[in-house]
Amino acid sequence: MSSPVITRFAPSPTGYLHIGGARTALFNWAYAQKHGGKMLLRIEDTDRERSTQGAVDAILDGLKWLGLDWDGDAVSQFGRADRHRAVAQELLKRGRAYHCYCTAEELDAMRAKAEAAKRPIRYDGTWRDRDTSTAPAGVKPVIRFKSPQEGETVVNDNAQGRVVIPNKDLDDLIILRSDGNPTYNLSVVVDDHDMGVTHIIRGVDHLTNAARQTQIYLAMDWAVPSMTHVPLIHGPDGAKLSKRHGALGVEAYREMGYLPAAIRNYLARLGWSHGDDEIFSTAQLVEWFGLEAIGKSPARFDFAKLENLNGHYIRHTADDALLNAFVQFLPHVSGGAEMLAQIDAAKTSQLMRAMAGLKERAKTLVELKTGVAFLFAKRPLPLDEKAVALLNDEGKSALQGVMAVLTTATDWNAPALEAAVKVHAEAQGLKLGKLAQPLRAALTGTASSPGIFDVLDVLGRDESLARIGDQV
RNA sequence: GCGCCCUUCGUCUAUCGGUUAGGACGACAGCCUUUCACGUUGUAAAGACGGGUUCGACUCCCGUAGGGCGCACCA
Repeated sequence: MSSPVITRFAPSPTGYLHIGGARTALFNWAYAQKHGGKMLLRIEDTDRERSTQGAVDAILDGLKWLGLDWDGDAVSQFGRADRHRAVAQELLKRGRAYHCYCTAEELDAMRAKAEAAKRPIRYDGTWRDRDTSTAPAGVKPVIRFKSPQEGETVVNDNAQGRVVIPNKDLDDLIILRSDGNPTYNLSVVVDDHDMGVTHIIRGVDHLTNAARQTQIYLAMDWAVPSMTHVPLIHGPDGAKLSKRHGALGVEAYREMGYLPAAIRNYLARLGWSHGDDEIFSTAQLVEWFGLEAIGKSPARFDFAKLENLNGHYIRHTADDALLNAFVQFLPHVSGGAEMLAQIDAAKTSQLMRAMAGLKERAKTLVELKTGVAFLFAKRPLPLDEKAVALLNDEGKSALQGVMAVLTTATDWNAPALEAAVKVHAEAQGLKLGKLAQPLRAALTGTASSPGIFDVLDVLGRDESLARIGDQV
């Protein structure tokens, strides 16, 4: 047997779990699943200033909602600081690191100077080989990694190919801050090594770090894990994903009424593909997933396509499962709690019967909520007499005819009602369909396109119908 | 500024030297439906540009342009 696959998802808790992070998690998860391995979760919280417990909770919650479960407990990177410090000392002992006494001001000046001279912005190695006995008093030193200055570092990346970075472009990064706390690049290497991570799958924004980290692995004589850097997800305009676009936390997607399965499917197709397959289950994703099929160019986030996929998943979800998802969704949307409070056994029964007709017309759970609203409308609601007066004779006739059907209807089953109305319209020679729009427009003053349910909603404002509604 | 990476329909993508460059979303048009939606049929829509290599390039190489990422005592 080959060695077990261990991947990890390592978000920093400085904000919500954004869509790019969600995809990274999905890929790590899928790869581990496919190989019968494990996906570990590590919270990169070494930046104590910016890390918050709220963000940690949001990330864990988001992953759970997406159905991307991890193995074991989430590891706090900060909690492993002692081990990181020990490795820093080991690097010092090996002559692969050194103390640097430059102050923040000096570094700023160094940077400004380099920028002004249009020279690469890098640490100039002031303390690299300097005798520490000349160290200024009262300055707490940082520990910098002694990066090779000659040659090049090769990152054999599963997605990016063989990436070669000149070592002269890798400056001596700080691995231990002056306050004694480790920095990201050191912590990542130590943790990935200690946790037995075999495959690192993360965003390309870490590609240069991969070169730096490779040098640290080498300095410690540790095996370098398999690396895969996936292209980033951009906003609709091709620019970096920002809050203006879809750089929202996954909870925002939940509030917008998207199904986890749809998001998984959509995200999988961003930067990865399996021939012409567009719609596939998560099981199929796991079966097909491979690092070699990950692309190199960035993808733009397209809400229209996500919505289309979501509509597909809503339509293809069994009524009871969909109703369940809807109920789960309710607490996360405004007005949902009130609706949820009204759902009892009787209402559940109504919802179940309406679900088949409703789900055909909803692309999101938010739209499903709109469609279902007529079942929750308080009755009786007054009919707008003024609006009715605006209807022409044909309109009034149609309204009357439909009312006749509805008042004798014994079932609120949506398709059945629709069929009944059709039968009636046919018998009366009424053009209900053609009238629906002006009917609705006249009654509500809105120009939104009507559906049979919109009409029923409108008609539901009539007292006689309200009585029927109450009996159901 | 320096380094690395990217570039096929509006968008996501297939193609791994030889195809009428395929699919999906979106758009448009038709059909179905006495509304909407679903479904369905069809149409328009792409190899950034310039050089090579080759019998033959979207595909390989070089250059140009455009774009992305990185260059913190952030991760």
